[in-house]
Amino acid sequence: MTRKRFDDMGCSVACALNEVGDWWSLLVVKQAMLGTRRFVDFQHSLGIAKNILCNRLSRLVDNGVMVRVDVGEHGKRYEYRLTDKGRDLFTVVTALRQWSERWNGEKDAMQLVDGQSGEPLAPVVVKNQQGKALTVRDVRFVDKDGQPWENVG
Amino acid sequence: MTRKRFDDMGCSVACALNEVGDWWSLLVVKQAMLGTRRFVDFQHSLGIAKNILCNRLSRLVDNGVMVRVDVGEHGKRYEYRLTDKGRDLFTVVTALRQWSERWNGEKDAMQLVDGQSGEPLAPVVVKNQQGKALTVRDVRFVDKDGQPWENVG
DNA sequence: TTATTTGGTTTCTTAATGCAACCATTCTGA
DNA sequence: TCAGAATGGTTGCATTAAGAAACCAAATAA
Repeated sequence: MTRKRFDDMGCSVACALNEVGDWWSLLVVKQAMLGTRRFVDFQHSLGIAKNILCNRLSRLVDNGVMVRVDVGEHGKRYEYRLTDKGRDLFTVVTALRQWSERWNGEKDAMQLVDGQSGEPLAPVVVKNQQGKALTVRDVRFVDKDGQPWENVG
Repeated sequence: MTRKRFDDMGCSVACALNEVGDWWSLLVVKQAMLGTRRFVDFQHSLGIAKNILCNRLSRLVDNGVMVRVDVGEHGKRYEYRLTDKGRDLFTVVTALRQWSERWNGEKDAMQLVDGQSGEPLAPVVVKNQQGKALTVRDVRFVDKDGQPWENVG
């Protein structure tokens, strides 16, 4: 009785969640974005159990989100680095961070700022091709033929 | 030996994942964005077990992401609707959807288009105050005093 | 040579997931 | 009116995942 698979639901969101939809994966990615690369550093900064971290890193590597690099120097043998695919999760992680700060308050001592100006980032928003901001009420869900999506049960 | 709590890690991302970081929650929210409101419709469209759905809906309601509304008409007794906080997850869900489509291909028969023009949406991007697009390499992580964030172990 | 660091694996206990059965209330059809 | 179905659950059980701690091999450092 294995966990439900999300990659065959015909849904992009489900497919994404199949790769990074568990409690730890996105946190590992976020930590990697902070510069963490080594196993022990992930372990200590996240407070994650070693076997779970092992499992998550393997799965992130399998899914092409991270790569394991052999660096044969003074006891530090491997590094886990984000791939382009992993770095591309920056949008997701940032949107999640901003959402949390908007609705739960800024519980984070850390801030994310523009590397050059040092100013806070702009809120991440969904826009149409013309650059107009859209909420979920401003969009339609359609099938390949442009017909309204039937939300079948 | 309870599950690790993510809301006291002093990290906004962790705090967000504590609310919607499990396998099902974001899918329920996504489905609600498609217009699903009733228990059975969530159940059938997602293929989720009833007890798990029950648990997730309760938790989403507890966290203020959804509300349970009593609609006393012909056997449909309750509706689960997104709150403003829930609708605000649109950015996150859309970023996740686009990420999946970029890297795993468009496995979704459903498309998300501008309600007025019918055109696909623009890619969600992180920008600075001036509107310049930023990658994770273009940002800094700093503490309250603007000092570089020390990635302590 | 003896620790120590690194990156794991193993074992064990607890929690979460999935499935099926059951259940009370409300509506529908005959 | 009365049987049946739908709705929104709850309960019980089997399987899987998570968390903590112990253990371990290879390489490094003291």
